[in-house]
Amino acid sequence: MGKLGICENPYGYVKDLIVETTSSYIAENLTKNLDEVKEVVKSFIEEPPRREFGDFSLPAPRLSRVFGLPLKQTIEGLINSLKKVALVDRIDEVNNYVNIYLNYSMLSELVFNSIREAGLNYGRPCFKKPKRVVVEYISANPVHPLHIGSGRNAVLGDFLYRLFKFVGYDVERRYYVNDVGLQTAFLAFGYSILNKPKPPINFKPDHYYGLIYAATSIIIEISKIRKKLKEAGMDELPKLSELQRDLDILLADLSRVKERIPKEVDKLMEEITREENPEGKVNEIMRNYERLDPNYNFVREVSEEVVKGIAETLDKLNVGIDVWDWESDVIRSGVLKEVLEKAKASPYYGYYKGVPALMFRDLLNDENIKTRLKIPKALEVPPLILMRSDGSTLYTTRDIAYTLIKFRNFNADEVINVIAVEQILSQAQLRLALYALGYVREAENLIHYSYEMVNLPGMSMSGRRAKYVTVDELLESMASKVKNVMKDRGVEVTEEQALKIARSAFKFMILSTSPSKTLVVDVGRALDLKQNSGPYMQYTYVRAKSILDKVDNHVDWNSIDYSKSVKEPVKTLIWELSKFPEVISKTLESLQPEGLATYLIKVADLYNNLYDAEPILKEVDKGYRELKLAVTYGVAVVLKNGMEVLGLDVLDRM
RNA sequence: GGGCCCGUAGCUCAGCCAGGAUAGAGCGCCGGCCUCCUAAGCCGGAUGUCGGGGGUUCAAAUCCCCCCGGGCCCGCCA
Repeated sequence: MGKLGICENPYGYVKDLIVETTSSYIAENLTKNLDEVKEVVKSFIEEPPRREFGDFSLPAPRLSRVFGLPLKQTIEGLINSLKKVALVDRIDEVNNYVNIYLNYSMLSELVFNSIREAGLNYGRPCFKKPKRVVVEYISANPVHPLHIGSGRNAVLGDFLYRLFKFVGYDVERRYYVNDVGLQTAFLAFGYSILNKPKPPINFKPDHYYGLIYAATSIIIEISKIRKKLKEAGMDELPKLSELQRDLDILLADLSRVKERIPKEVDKLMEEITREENPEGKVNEIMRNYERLDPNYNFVREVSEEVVKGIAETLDKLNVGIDVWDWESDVIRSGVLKEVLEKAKASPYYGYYKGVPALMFRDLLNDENIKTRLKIPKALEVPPLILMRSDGSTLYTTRDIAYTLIKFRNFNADEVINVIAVEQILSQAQLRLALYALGYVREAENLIHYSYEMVNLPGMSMSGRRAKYVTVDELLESMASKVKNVMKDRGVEVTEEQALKIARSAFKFMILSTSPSKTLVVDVGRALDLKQNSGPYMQYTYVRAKSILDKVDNHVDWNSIDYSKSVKEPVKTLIWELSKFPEVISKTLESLQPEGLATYLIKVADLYNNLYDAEPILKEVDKGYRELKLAVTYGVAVVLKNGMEVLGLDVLDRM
């Protein structure tokens, strides 16, 4: 059996071999173009639903119909051509399916030669010119701690980063700190009323200022409603009762915040109620800060404190950021000016609702542009307003400049924005705007990696109302749960290890769910580690690792008796191990984590079957023992690399 | 009103893009397994109108249309 190169994919190799062989037969018999035939066969070949039907299967009726070859002849031809392939052990036909059974002695040798050759690089593809990618993620407003919604963003973005790193791309991670805008102005307003307080000891700054932010925002809302109640006449009874209901909810929210920071809430209540127009004050802070007036630098000051807290949380999650970009710095940069100038010169420039805007109607008439910019066919995109009537810019306008900065600073081929699905429209506007201004390459290579919302059972989260479960809280509860489990088992556990298990459980919970599905996080459920497969993966790896340690990580490759590969569960395990490089390349193509997660669980399940069913180290048949050790090594490599891509901590013991 | 996404076992989810052979995991439930490589494990058992209805097809969880239910978006907010 020939050796495969270091970045080869044994599963893909075997599949191609079969496709090649059967396609040649068909092409020769029908004098058709070989490549075209291969294309078709490749899309038809499948894995049978059950192992007893073999490893690959060809649905003869479909091939027969597509190529116009009689069914009987198709079946016979396929079987005869496949007979010549050494790697094929036998072929049969059931229900017009041509089922292919591989020679596991040979397949096994092929797979383990790959794994042995590649070692810890198994699964890593080779690229002549690796891509340069920027991943912008999290970018939560610097006004409250990360809640589990931003947690989902962090985990997904971290997965993308690790995946790209694993396959050898150059990647840069960026966090866009939105310090310009209404939200930070709310916080800064409360912050200044309270005379710029420092967080009490043992209070993380993001948690503390998050409460001040929520209190300020709730109180302003309350004073607005009270004003409306006063103004409303008695003849508007339905409206009155609706306002009263809203008010009651806000008061309840406020009393929740007050439990945590009573003095601050009282003071805010007193001062804000006294204000004639508190919202005006907030707007004033926003405008002046955006104008970079140095007297308003306290906005940046308090934002930085919150960012410190967020960075600490990310550290606990083992999620990293290479560059922190401040929106106010984007304003300072010349790029925003460049964007505005280009906009004015653009044929798409116009006025919408009386203010400067980019009109997309003409662009959207071209279906081709929609396809190139990945904009859904039926999606109507309204004009993008570039400036307020006072001449200040809007978020998306600044985001055009920021996108250019990301491309330029890293000389990126591709920029990925990990942003919740709710921003799908503004992200489409962003791409259209880039295109309209002539930044075509950037427009086509800007990817909105979207994911669905995270909710709590029966309710959604809100930063403005301090209704959220923070990543810090959840991690801490999970870690203490881990410690309890370990204690029950009589095992010593360090804080650090408990955290590693906890965050891996958290990450796996998120990554095994498709990003396109709404995620409901039930904290009680998340704490039930039994229901979580993160620790299961870690545990399975530990089992394999502890066996390998006992043989000093040495597998006697030359003594392996490959003929023993036909026995289950070793057989299926080898089959699954062969797929890892294929799974990685599919993951790279789709950027979806759940397929990899499912695959790793399968490998772990099979290995646990083997582990329980038979002794490995004490196997008396030397050739079989070494085969099982090779399997153990393969499982360890696959689990380790897989967990690394998913961002789970790889532990040596637990 | 228009658009995007989701609906698969009691619960959490794979499978859908490239249609095929008895629809898969995990959790939970019931019953077993530690003088033996870490029992966060393993073995056995029960569990489904693939949201509903049409259509295309030899064949539909998968493709097309309609409907129902849930989420999100349609701002001189971000």
